[in-house]
Amino acid sequence: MDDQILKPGDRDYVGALASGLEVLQVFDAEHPRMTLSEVAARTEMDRAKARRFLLTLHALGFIKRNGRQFELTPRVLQLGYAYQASNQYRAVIQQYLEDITAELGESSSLAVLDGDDVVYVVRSSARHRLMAITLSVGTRLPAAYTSMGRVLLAQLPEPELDAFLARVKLEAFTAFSIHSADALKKDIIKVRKQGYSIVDQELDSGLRSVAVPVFAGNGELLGAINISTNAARVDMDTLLGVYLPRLQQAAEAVRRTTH
Amino acid sequence: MDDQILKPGDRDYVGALASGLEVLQVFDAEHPRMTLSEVAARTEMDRAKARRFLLTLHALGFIKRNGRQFELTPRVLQLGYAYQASNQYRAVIQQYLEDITAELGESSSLAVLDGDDVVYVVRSSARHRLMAITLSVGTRLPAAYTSMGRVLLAQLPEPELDAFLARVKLEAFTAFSIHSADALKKDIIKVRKQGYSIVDQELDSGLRSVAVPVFAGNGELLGAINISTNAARVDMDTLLGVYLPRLQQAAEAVRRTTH
DNA sequence: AAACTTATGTTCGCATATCGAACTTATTGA
DNA sequence: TCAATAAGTTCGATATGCGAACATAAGTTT
Repeated sequence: MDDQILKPGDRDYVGALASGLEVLQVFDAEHPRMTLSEVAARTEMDRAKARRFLLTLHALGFIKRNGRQFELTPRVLQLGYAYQASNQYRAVIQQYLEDITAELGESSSLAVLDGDDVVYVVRSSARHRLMAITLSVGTRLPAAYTSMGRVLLAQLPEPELDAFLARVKLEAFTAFSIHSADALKKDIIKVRKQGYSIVDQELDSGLRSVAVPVFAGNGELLGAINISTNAARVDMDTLLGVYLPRLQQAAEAVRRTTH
Repeated sequence: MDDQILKPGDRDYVGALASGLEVLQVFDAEHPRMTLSEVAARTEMDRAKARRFLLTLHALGFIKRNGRQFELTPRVLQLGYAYQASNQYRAVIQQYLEDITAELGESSSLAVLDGDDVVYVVRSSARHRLMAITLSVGTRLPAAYTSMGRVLLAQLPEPELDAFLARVKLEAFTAFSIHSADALKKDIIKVRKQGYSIVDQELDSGLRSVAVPVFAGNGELLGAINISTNAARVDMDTLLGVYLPRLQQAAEAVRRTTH
């Protein structure tokens, strides 16, 4: 039973919890505040049901109400806080990433794999860059199209990588986007060999990034770190000749500092 | 009914959601991973009940399981993400706070009021400082004992401030901790007049900080920003003569940049 | 190896928590 | 003023979730 995952309908599955969390997650950057009817529509719940969850979340302090509009409160940060607090290496890594940003003027991040996405868990944003501003801790991006994603996929045991490749839905974000599981697998094998990944304008026009894995001194994989830049500003020689060594240096510094 | 808050036992209150969120929040820095029995003990739930919530959260991807141990996944960051994403000013403020850290070598933060606490929502940590490392986005501290808290309390309408003073439980964290609601109210009135707050070693030995409110160009209160330092390193003259003007400058820059 | 302790898995009767249809009331816009 | 939209509320029904009790597994001690 250990690896068995509950499904909705299983007697031990708590549907009210699942539905309540769905209500919490319906708020996003495009819908920071909504009426009861909007929440019901977006969650496809009966209005009375959605109302009960909104009022319960309000009672618990996770949602506030302004007239007919509901919105999240900072208390929701509490739900993710323990995840961030559970790894004391985060603060150390933050310092190294900020060094990179200070030195190269580019954004640098740490991400971990979660399902088919990477999740940003540490972020040092370069200033005055539009792309930099829109990414923050908690942001998820498809692993298949990011350099950090490919680095983390490269660390998976073969069966898990194959399972990922079997289920991943590939999408043409740009003309350069990888479009077959075969091609993706070939690239990941290459990443395994060379120890880094470069992804160039596959997710968004102009977005170019390089990533390496980062380990603690005890061998534990902490995630992938990257430097992301704009193709118009940084050519491939600079990415390989300057940015990659700097990133590898930061990964090595993390490894030596942690145990 | 607008301002009426549901209570447990009310027919519209969804107890299973409340309990499920309690399970999620039982994980913290000291208990990043726990067995089923530990979760049941810490939440004071029947073991079978705790088990159903853990397995449901596992099915939803918020918790992972290693043998008998359960721990949070990065997906929990998703729950707080919408809150962070809902205010585009956060990225702008981050830049200004990082300028302060770069220039003064001190940590600087933005916090908002949530219940009787302040919650850190933006953070620029000075490097190699123990205190800096332990505070992060999502951290909550008692509003009464922090400079940002007092600045935010000073912004409350009188009835809300009085309600806060009536219910707040004061605690002697240090010998310098304020210990009466009267003294706290006097200080907050002073903060209203002078437009900033200094709190000196009331929460922790050596911890000294100055805070000011920060508004968007349209008058919306965004929170309070602070600079926190160590009393051994920065005297009161420097705090008032150098740090405060710098903070006010950052608040003014935020006001001019946002609308 | 056996006994004991601790932990977890599972079942299922049952009480009640939650669901949603339907009706009422409030708000908004033309 | 009226129609449309939105929200509040009730309550019968029943599916959900609870927890006691028993079974099984794992770890520790003797």
